[in-house]
Formats: sequence, C-alpha cells, structure tokens
Amino acid sequence: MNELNPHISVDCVVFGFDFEKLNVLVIDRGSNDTSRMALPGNLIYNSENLHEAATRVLEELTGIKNIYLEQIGAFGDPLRSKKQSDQEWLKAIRSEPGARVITVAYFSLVKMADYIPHASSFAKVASWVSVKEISELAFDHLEILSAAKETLKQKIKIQPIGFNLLPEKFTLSQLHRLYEAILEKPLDKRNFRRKIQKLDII
Amino acid sequence: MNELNPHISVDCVVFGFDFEKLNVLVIDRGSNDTSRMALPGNLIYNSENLHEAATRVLEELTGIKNIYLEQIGAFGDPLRSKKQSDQEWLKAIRSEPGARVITVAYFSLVKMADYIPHASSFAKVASWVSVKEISELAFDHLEILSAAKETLKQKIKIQPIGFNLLPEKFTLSQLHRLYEAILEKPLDKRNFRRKIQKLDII
DNA sequence: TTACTTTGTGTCCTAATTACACTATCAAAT
DNA sequence: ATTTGATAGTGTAATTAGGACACAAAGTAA
Repeated sequence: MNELNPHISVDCVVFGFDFEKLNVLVIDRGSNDTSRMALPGNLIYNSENLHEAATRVLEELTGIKNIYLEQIGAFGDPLRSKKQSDQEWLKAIRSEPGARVITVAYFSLVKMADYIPHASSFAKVASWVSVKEISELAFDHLEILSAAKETLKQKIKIQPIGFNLLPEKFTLSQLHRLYEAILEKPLDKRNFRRKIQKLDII
Repeated sequence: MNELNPHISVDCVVFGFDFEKLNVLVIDRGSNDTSRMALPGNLIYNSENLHEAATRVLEELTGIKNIYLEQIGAFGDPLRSKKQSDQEWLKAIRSEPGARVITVAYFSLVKMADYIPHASSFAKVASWVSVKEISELAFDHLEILSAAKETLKQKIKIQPIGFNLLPEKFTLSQLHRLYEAILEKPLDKRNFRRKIQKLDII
C-alpha cells in the first residue's frame, strides 16, 4: 500500500426530517453532482477524543453544534479513499493525500428547522438531501450511511430518539410519518398512536 | 499531548463458556497479577483492513483462529494508554511507546474446548479468566470489556449466537446456564426451553 | 436407603401485537 | 355553493408472546 502512517478521521451522518422524508446532511466538493457529495468529516486532532472530534468537525464544516452524537463504528478498508475522484479531492485539502485513513463514524438526529447548515472550511456547500435520492457518495460514505440507517432503525425501536428530529410541538401524524420514513415500511395508524401514548405516560 | 502520528490497534474480546460461567481470553504481561492482564490486541498493518487485523492479531497472540469476529466500536481517548504501568509495558514492545493509539474493538464467542490458547509474541501467558473476577485490565480494556458484554447481551436477545460457545451437542440445561451467565440474571427454566424450541423450529 | 441435586414437563394469566373500517373535517376545484 | 379528495382521528377483537408457578423422575452421594 504505502508506508505513511495511517490517519484518523471522523464522519458524521446527520439525519433531519422535513415532515415528509428523511434527509441527510452532506457537503459538496463543488458541483451539485451527486458523485461529489460526501458526509461531513475530517481528520481528528491529537489532543481530542473521538467524540470531541466529531463534534468539532461537524461544526467546522456545517455550522451545526450542540447536538447529540452517537458512534456507529470504525471503517478502515485500506482502499476506502483510493478511488481516483477521491484522491483528486484529497490532494486539494490534505498534506498527505495518499495516506491511509481510518474513519470513525457518528450519527445524529436534529430538527432541520433549527439547524440551517452553513458551509465552511473545505465544504463548498452543505445541504440536506433526501436519503432515498442518494446513490453515490465520496469514499465509502454510502456504506457508512447504510450502517447509520441500520443503527437508527434498531435504536428507534427501543428508545424514543425520534423526538430529536421534530420541533417542540408536533402532531402524532408527523411522528407517524417520521417513523415510517426511518423504518421504511408502513405502520398502522391506530396501533402507532396507541403505542406512543403508552410510552409517553410511562 | 505529543506530535507523533496516532497509531491504530485492534483488541479482541473473546468469550468462552465452561458450562458454569462466562470467561474472557486475556493475555498476561508476565505475572498473573490482575493488573497486568490485557485483552489480546496489537497495532494493525497498513495493508490489512480492521477485521483482518483483528483476526491476525488474535492468532498471533493466542493461537486462536477461524472464529467469527464482530466489531464493537472504536476507543480513542488520548489518555487511554498513558497510565504509568501501561507506558512501561509499551516501552518494551513498541517503537513509539508514547504515540497515541486508537483502538478498534472486536468480540467473539468460541467453544472453550476447541480453542486452547497458546501464548506467543509478547503475550507471556494467554488464559481464560472468569468475567466476574476481572477487576482491572491494562489501558481502557475494562471499558472495552464492558462494551463487549453489553453488545453481547443485546445481540443474544435477537440472534441465536449462543451456540457458538457450546460444543456440537449440548443439553438445554447448559444453554440455559449460558444465557443466564451472559444476561446476568436468572431465567425461568420452562419459559426458556419453550422459547428455544420455538426458535429452533423456525 | 435416604437425602440431595438435577432434569424435565404444562397451565394460567397478563401484556403486547396485529388486523381492520368508518366518520369528521378541511381544502381545493368546478 | 357543492362536490371531491385528502387527512385526522377513533375502538375492538383475535392472536401471540412473556412471565409466574410446582411437582415428579432419575441419578448421585452420603
């Protein structure tokens, strides 16, 4: 491969909900061609832990802060940043573009209205994109996104984290649509309402 | 902190079951003082992915191979290897003992009878230790062990992975004790049998 | 042979899950 | 102004899963 030391990065999968479909926050390397989009992520600093790094990087690239982040896992295939298009981009922003990068992925749920992304640093654009419309991303970010979706599906079944995606006040219909969007399957309206009401009381 | 590049390691939490209690495979830095025990782990190579690294390292340190490994997550606190006792050990085995090390943890379940650990490399001893008796480990390995136990608890509830810990033929009583050991709580004998039988048929 | 430990089995009750259909309201179009 | 269509809101019945519970049979050790 190469003899450079590996580098460590963090990538963030930030989910938002527009009352209709599930969206993910992506940054853009310049055009709005889907193949040039990437999850917000960057190298960590030596003095910070992984969680701090994810928080910092997300804010630097998108302006979003004060959110709850949870680790998905580590992705370390030696070839994960070796695609031609990825290498070209890395040459523009990294001092050692050929170095292997192992990344630790985090995910988060935010109220879209509260977090208007503002691109900065090397992100030309930061924007919300419907999860369903994403067919290509930089590096192995598509794989990371899949893992994030899976983690989210598991998690929402046992914890009421869905509320993070909605404003203070919301209707049960909105919550219903959110759950259907996350789980990617229809849920019975009445059964859903009953279950939520039971959870809330407890 | 320091200006060395961070290094990447893998650590393996290998669970075994002796028909009585849950055990973990640990290596020993020399004595059998509990504070000198560590999970088997080492730096990755640049050419291998994380899963391959975990497989290789585990075999190098304990002789165990051909097992199913699943990722737990990444642990990257900058201070995780800075304890005095850890630094002393690292000086003996690493070329850059002061470098920050981010580790990716994996866990596995094996039939204890099939995998007699044989220490090698820098592991002076490799042995099974009861999970309950472990009160101290090198680095942040106690934290990794906790995460592994938690992951295992979650996982066994939804997947029949418990069978990996038992020989081909086993009694339901043995499986029952295994589940109790993993979940750390008593399970009703009859209800347990009923559930297993239902799973098996499907 | 007695006492003790281990194995193996069934029922009842409660809670959770699923399936399912109609009315009321509001907004938009003719 | 009336009709049309979409959305919000509500209850019940059947099924399934989960938890509590006790005793007899067989084997082992004293």
